[in-house]
Amino acid sequence: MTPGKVTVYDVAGEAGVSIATVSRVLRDHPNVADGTRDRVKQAIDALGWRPNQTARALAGKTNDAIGIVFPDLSGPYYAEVIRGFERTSGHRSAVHILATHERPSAHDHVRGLAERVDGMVVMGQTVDDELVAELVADGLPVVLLARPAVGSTPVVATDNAGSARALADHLVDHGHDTVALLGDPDHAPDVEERFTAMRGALEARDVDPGEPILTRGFEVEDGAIAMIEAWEAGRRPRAVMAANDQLAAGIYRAADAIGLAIGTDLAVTGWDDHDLAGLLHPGLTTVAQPMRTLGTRAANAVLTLLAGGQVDSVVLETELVVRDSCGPDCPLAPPLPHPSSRSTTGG
Amino acid sequence: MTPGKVTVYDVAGEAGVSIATVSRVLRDHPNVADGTRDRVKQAIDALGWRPNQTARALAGKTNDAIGIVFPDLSGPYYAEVIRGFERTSGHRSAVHILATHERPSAHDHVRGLAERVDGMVVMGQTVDDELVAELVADGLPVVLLARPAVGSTPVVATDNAGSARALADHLVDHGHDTVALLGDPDHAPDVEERFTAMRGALEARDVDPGEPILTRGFEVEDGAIAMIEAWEAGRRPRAVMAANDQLAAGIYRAADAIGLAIGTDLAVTGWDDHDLAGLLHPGLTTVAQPMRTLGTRAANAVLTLLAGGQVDSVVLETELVVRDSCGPDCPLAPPLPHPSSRSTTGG
DNA sequence: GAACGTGTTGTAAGCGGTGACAACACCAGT
DNA sequence: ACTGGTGTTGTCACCGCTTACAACACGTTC
Repeated sequence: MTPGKVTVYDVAGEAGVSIATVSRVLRDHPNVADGTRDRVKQAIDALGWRPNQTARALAGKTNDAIGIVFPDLSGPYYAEVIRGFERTSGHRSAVHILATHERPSAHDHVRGLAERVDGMVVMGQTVDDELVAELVADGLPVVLLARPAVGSTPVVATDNAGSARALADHLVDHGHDTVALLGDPDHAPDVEERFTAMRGALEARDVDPGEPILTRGFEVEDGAIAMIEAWEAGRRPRAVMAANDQLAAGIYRAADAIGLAIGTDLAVTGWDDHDLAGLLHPGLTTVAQPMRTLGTRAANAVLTLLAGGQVDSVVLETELVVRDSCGPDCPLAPPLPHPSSRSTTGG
Repeated sequence: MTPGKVTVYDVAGEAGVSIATVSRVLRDHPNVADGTRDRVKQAIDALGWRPNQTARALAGKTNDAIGIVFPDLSGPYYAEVIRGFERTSGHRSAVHILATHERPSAHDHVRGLAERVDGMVVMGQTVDDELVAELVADGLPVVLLARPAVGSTPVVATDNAGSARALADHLVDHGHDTVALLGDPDHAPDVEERFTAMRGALEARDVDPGEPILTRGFEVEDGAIAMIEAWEAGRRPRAVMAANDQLAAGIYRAADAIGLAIGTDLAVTGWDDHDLAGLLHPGLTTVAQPMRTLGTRAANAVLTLLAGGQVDSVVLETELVVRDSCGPDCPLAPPLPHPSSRSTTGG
C-alpha cells in the first residue's frame, strides 16, 4: 500500500527473478524472455512499484528532469514560456522551475538545480556568465534564453533590435522629439539591447533620448514611481519608451497623477503585448514576442543537446503592435507589416 | 577545476581523514576535534567540493528541497505566491515549482516531484484528493493551498465567501437585478466557493444569477469569447461577476465588440486585483488577495511540518477593491453595514 | 595499575538502483 | 560427442554519501 517502501528487491522476489532482470524490464532492455517480462510487469503492478528516482539518478546518470531558470515569474512573459517549454519537454522528463529573484543565493540554487537535472535553460539576467561556463564545462547541456551568448552555448532569443527601432521610428514619425527611455537596462540584457537599438534609431532621426529614467524593477509600481520622480525633478519628455508593458502601465498611472493625458500630452510605448495592454485607455502600442514559441524552441534545443545533437542559436521575430498610446492620429501607422488593432476578439 | 567530479573520498584524502569525518564536518556534528575540522574545511575549499545532492538524498533521508504544485503560472496570482514562498523557504532548501496545466500526466509528475522533495505544497485543482491522501500516507509533509481540505492536511487559503458576498451585495446595491457569473467553477475549487457564496448572497436579495456562463479557461480571451457567445445566444445580463480579473478584462473586450459601455450598460466585477485592474477603463471593481502572504504562510507551514510540528489551517482575509466598473455613481461603495465591506480603493 | 569514562576517528553496511561481466541453457554445425 | 554461437539471467561492484558501531587514545578514579 505504501508505494514508497517497495524496492526492486521486493519486485524481484515477487517475480522470482534477480534485480537485474527487473531493471532490464524497466528500461525495456531487449534481452528479456517474454514470459519473464510478463511476470516482472505483473509483479510491478501487484506491488505498485515505482522506481526511486534518486537511486536511479545516483546509479545511472540521468535525472529525468530538465531545469529552467528565470529571473522572476511575474508578468505575462514567463508563464507563457513555461507553457511552451512544458508542452514540448514535459512528457519526457520533469521540469524544475527556478526563479532567482536576484537573490544573492541564486548562484547556489542554480548549482543545486544543476545537480538534479540532465539539462538546463538559463534565462536573462539570472546568473553570471562564469557560472554558465562552469556548468557547460561540467558537461551539462545548457541553452540560453533571451540572453547574450556565452562561449558557444546555443541561444534562443527574440529580436529586440528590429522592433525597438520600429518603435522608435513610429514615435518620431508621430512628431515626437523629446523621448526618454524608462527601465533598468543593467538588470536585463534584453532590455539593454532594446535601449541600445532605440537610442540608435532615435539618434539617427536627430532625437536624443538622454540617459534612461531608471526604475527599481519591472512592475507597474516601479514605473509609476520612477516616472513621477523624474517629472518632479524636471525631466519632461513628451514620449516615453518603457522597457515593458508593466512599466508602461506605470506611466499611465503617473500621467493620471500628474494630470497628463496619454496619447496627447504624453506618448508611451511598452514591450511584451501584455494581455491587458489593449484594454488600457488608450490602447498601448507595444511589441509582441512569440513567448510560447520561445519556450518550445528552448525545450527542443535542450532535448536535442541531450540526445547528443548540435543546436544553432535562433532569433525569433517580434511584432510591432500599434495602438493609440502614441497619439490617436497615427499618421504613418503601417510602415511595417502588422495587424494594427488586436483590440477585439483577436486571432 | 570540475567541481562535479570531486567526492568525499578526495576531500578525505586531501585532509588525511576518513570520509566519515568529512561527513561529520559537513553536517556540523559536534564530536570533531577543532584541528580536524579546520583541516577538513580547508580541504573542502581547496578542492571546491560540494556534496552530491543525489547521494545525500539517497543515503540520508533529506532532499533539501520543497515542492510547490500550481495548476498554472499565468496571471498575477502565482508569481506573487511563489515570491512569498521562496522568501521564507528559499534560504533553507531549494524550491521546485511544478505547473500541471491540467495535463493528464500531472499525476505522475506530482508523484515524481514528491520523490525529490522533503515536503510539498499543493495548490488548487492540480491533482485529485486521492493522490494527496496517498502522499500524506507515504509520510510526506503536505500543505494545501487555496483548496478544500483533504483529511487532516493543513490548508492555507483566502476568504472567498466573505468577499464574494460583499461583491454581490455591492452589485445589488447598485440596483442590478440581472446578474450572471462567468468562469469555470469545475476546474478551480476557489472559484466554486466564490460562485456558491455569490449565488447565496444574490438569492438572499432576490436576484437569480441562473447558470454560470462557462469559460474554457481563465484568460482574457476565454472571457471575451464566452461573453460574446452568451450574448449572441440571447443571454443579456446587466451585470457579470467574473471568476478573476482576466476574465473580467475579457468582458471589457466583449463589451467593446458588442457596443456596450462598462459601468453603465454593463457592470463587471473581477477577482485578484490584477496589477493593471485599476488602469482599465473604467477601473475594475475586484477583490485583492494577500498572495504573497499566502506563499509565506504555506512555506512556514511546510517548514513547521518538516520540523515535526503541528500546523493549523488558516484562512486569510481578502479585501474588496471598489472602482468604477459597477457604475461611476457608486452610491454606497465604501459605507455599507455588510460584514466584509472594509472596502477601499486599493490598499 | 586495572578498570572506566569521554572524546575522537575509522570501518563498513546500507540507501535503491544500474550495468559490466560471468554463467548457463540450448541448439546448430561438424 | 565437441565446439561455438545466441539468448537469457544472475552476481556483484559501483554511484557518493550517512550513520551505526567498533576502535582507540587519553586522562581519571579507586
